Amino acid sequence: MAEKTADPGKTSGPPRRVTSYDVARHAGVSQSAVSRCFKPGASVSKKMRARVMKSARELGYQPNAIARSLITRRSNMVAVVISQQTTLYYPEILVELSQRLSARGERVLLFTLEHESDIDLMLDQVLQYQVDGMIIAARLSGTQIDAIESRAVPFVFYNRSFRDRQINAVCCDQTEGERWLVNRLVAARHDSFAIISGPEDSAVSMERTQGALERLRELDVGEVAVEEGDYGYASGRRGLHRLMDRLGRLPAAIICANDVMAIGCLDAARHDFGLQVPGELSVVGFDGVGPARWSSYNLTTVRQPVRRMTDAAVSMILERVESPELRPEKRIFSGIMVEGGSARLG
Amino acid sequence: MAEKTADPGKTSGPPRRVTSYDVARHAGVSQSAVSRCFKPGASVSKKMRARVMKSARELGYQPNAIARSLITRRSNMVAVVISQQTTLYYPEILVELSQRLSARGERVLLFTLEHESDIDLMLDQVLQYQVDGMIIAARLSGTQIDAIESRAVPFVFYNRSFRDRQINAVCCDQTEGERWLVNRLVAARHDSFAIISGPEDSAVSMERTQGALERLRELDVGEVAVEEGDYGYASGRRGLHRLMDRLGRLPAAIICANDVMAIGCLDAARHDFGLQVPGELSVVGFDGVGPARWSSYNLTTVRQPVRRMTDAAVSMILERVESPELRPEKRIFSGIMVEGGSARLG
DNA sequence: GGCGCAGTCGCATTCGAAGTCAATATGACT
DNA sequence: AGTCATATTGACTTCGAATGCGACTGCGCC
Repeated sequence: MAEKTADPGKTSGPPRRVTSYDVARHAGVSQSAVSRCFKPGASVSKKMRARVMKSARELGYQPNAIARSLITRRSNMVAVVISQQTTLYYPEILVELSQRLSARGERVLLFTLEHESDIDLMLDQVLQYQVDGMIIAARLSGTQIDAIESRAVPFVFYNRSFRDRQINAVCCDQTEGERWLVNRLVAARHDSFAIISGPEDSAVSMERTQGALERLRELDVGEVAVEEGDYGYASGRRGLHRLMDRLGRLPAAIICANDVMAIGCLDAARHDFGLQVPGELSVVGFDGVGPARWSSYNLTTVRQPVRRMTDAAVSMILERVESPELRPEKRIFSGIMVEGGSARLG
Repeated sequence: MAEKTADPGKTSGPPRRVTSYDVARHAGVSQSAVSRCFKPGASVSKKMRARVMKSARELGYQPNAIARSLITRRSNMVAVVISQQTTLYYPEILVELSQRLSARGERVLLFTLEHESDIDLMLDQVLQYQVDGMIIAARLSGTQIDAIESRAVPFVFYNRSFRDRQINAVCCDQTEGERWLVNRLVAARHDSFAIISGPEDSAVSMERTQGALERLRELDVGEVAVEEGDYGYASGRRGLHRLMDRLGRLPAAIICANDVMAIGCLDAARHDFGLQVPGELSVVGFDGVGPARWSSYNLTTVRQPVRRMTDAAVSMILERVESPELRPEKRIFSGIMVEGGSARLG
């Protein structure tokens, strides 16, 4: 198994990468020794390690993670699945996740969803790559979750909770945040409300919208108009236009299911209707994205504690990679009330 | 090699994944047959394929991409390397790249750089994972590029060009874009200029700033003050404050090295100095990010053709995966002039 | 000197799919 | 029916690193 060096027939065969055997031969030791030298806790003498490392350096050897994964059954990759929709906010999360994971020796294998229908194909792909775990920030159906569960891959949902399912999830407490907002607005004597929600099929939007509606009802605020948006800037603008058409008058406050729509709504109020915000209309959002703090907007909103949430997601997934038998767990984080200047709070 | 089913000693051994052998046994065929059924162009009879696929479905078999990669020497993963800064204000590219790559059968393995010093560690990691290629949107030193080149991994730089190096790169023509902006502004009889640049060590910022300065000089515009920023919103604001301090008067136009700083500058002008924009001051940016189109800003800027650029990056990297002998190539794209309302152009 | 022990080391096997090559099955055609 | 070309199939080897197990070393101790 050795003397077939390289067939001179091919013009350019595979580049013949440096393997642990090459290093072993060069250092005059066995392949196992080389392998052990690259494993932290292994039983290797100082002399051996020095010799092997020297050869490795001279040959430019890097252990092949693919081969390692095959035998250890551990790929050191975590799939991160995100849907297109909420693009303004998620890149931040992606970077956070990547940094936290790589600090713990795992890489991010990215899966983006263009269409809902891609989910099943994507799931197959994820499984093929033998990822250690997955962090999912996308809407999955019950059957799709079943499909994942049937494979032994730990997974954590990010900002998707399922009331009726025991599942790992890290969330921001949407309901609580909305209740805070409503409380503040009502305390400041706003007497009529409208809502610009996210897409119907977004669980997050549902929780936010329902949370606000519920509290408004508890506080005996009358009819509340709800206009559906898609989380985008344009839909926030459109939302205000539609509300004005429908209601024929201005509500005292508009609660938007996210910051970007709140910004769109605010821009429409000021530039399309010439309104003073917060003088004639209060607008609030949710998320605490960067632009919400820009002084043209200075949005009153609830900021998600992204750091703590990504931290939690990473910890949860890695704990479950180590100990698959751990029970499902939901970690719910309170948002941070940001009293900006887009709502009259006095 | 079979009767050692599972040692009852361990509480939970490895979950024993379904392999091609399992499928083969179940279908009463050989492992090779199973393998062939999952390879598009292979020579398999219809009957065989049907039988194997049925068994595969029944057992829930998915080919193991890790094992496949080991033997085919093709991981179907492309490393995307981004530095912290790039991401925050340029999030789209990551999603775009991911979607284009996955359409062509490749996944994104994400590497984010927190500190410059992480680059070498990261490079080792990238190589260990045997990625097919890398797309780099981060600043690398000459020696680091040498290091990559010495390994046989194709790579493409995104928006980093190296005047003195033959290297694969996809760029937006920063210089041309700035010259357009300057031409437009000067044609509209702006007579004094200032610049808020990006960080000193950013090649992109250098090109933009130099491009603008050069054209201004050609057009015989007098002294141009340059203030350094860091691409962030706050530094755009700070930039204007510093300029006012230094100059004691208002320039007719301020050219910012990116949109986010232009937005910061614009906010400072309006809210900190009570200025009319574009009435009393023109502000222009570069990039064409989403918020630049929001009606509070409606920025005059040069939009990078993100779609075409990511497309090009993906094509280039994949071409080079297939044919490593291809010569280095730079593809430079013209930006798109966006005549917003943040500059007086009439 | 003999014994036990811990620390190292190498042999051989393993992970799961792909591809080579030879064997067989199929079909076309005389 | 016989011949030959072609299409399928299976046995076996390969990719590169990790690891169980047995072998060997050197040391301390009786």
